[in-house]
Amino acid sequence: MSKVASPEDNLLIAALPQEARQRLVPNLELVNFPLGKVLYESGDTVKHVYFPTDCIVSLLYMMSNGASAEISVVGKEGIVGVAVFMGGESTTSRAIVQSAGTAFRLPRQQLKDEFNRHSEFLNLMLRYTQSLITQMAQTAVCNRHHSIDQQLCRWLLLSLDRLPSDELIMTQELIANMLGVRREGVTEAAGKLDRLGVIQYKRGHIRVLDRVKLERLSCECYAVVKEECDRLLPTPLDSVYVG
Amino acid sequence: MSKVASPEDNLLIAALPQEARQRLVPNLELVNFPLGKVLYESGDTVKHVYFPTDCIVSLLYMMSNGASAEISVVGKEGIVGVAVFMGGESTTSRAIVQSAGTAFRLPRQQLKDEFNRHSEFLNLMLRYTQSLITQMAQTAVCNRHHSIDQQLCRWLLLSLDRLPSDELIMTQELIANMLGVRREGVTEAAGKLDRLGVIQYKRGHIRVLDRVKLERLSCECYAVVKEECDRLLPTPLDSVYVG
DNA sequence: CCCGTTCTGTACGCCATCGAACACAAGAGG
DNA sequence: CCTCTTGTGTTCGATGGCGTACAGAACGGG
Repeated sequence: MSKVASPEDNLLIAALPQEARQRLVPNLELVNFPLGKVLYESGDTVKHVYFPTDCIVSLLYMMSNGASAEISVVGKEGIVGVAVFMGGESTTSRAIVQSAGTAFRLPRQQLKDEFNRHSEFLNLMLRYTQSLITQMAQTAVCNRHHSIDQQLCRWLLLSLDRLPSDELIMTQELIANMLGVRREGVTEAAGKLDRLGVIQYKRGHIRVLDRVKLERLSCECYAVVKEECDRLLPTPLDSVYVG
Repeated sequence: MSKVASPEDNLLIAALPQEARQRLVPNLELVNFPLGKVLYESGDTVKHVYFPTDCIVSLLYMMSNGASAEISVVGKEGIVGVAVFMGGESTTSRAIVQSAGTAFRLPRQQLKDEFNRHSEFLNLMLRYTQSLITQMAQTAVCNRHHSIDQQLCRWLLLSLDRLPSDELIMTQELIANMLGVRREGVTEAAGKLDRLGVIQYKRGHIRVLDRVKLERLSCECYAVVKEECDRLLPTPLDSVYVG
């Protein structure tokens, strides 16, 4: 800790082949982060990527009501700002220093230059992957903070967007597996939606009758994922069945 | 639904530039999936990637006690099997058909051929990203199924692996933010660990005294993430401070 | 048409976590 | 040394979701 930080203290940089590392190192800038420093906010364009050497950065998801959950943590083994090479440029999480220390910083463009050889196919795949990552992060948050009722709404909407009709063929048992809750919890939540006229449940068949109401009953997590998918992917998920 | 599926029904394929699509399409095989079909198990090497057209595939995380949680869902907007081009070849989740239908399948090698131009740097970044994705998935699962006590252990271990010492500078308030729980919950969990002699808590300073015991008290989530990081990344996170 | 299987609805006690409120202790700064 | 701020410990009632148990309904095959 007392010696001066070297780029190779970051395990990713240390693992680069000589030649790539030599191209990169001259562009790295040593930076010192205090506890609580925000590297970027949710939605910010990532201007630099950071290779921590002896600090820890949390990827925190902030909900609109102020509640939060850590999605992931990055230290000397990693890099902060994967959105740059995933292609999305920004993420839905905040990066905040959880343990003060140093990192090396690299301007976004210089990282992208290193990736010039991408085929368009690869770019597309990476962008899709980022949308998937968003979905995972949101799932983690949703698991922590939202009720079964809200999660069921979110889940129905996500599934609906990915299907060509307004009917799902799905037992409550299976939905419970997906959400990681008891089947009885799903029965109760689905019963409420049925009574509200939002869905119609018939032994393994769910028909969505009022999509707008479903969206109102859902937690914010659906909208976040939807918007991020629309932003990242070339073809928006059609939301045809709007009641 | 009644017409024959075309590769372009998948939005990613539809979004490819003409030239890339033409290279790809002849290698695509139309497959039909019943409900419940398992495309791959956790840990399997992914042999094909799948582009759904009118089915939905869930990425399910299965815990050792049989409990499960859906990490993500893939439909016509996506691709199943990102591990192939992320570089990890396998993932810690199971892919299971949640809504029967068709997809196009592409052998792994043919996808990788398309990516031949990768620099080694890119490959490294992608592999790291996969480890990050694992961490997210595990966080989602952990949020759903594990107690605050277990999660605190997991969190301490993850942080420890990413720092050069056995001491964390971190208030209970901040930990609570990270875990998405109340501060009081952290106080109680930390108090237990302190009484067990596993950690020593002193107003914003946590020293880990017995790492082995900490690992025993943690849920499985720590080990999963640790192993996946070690597998995917060139330099293993050192676990020097073992009591 | 009947019977077994699968799916859904409901009820009850239990417990982890929450929300709120408050007391106290350890440092930091003047 | 005193005071203010920040961090920690504890309590108490409320509650969402869990585990368990069981009954009825819908379907499907013989």
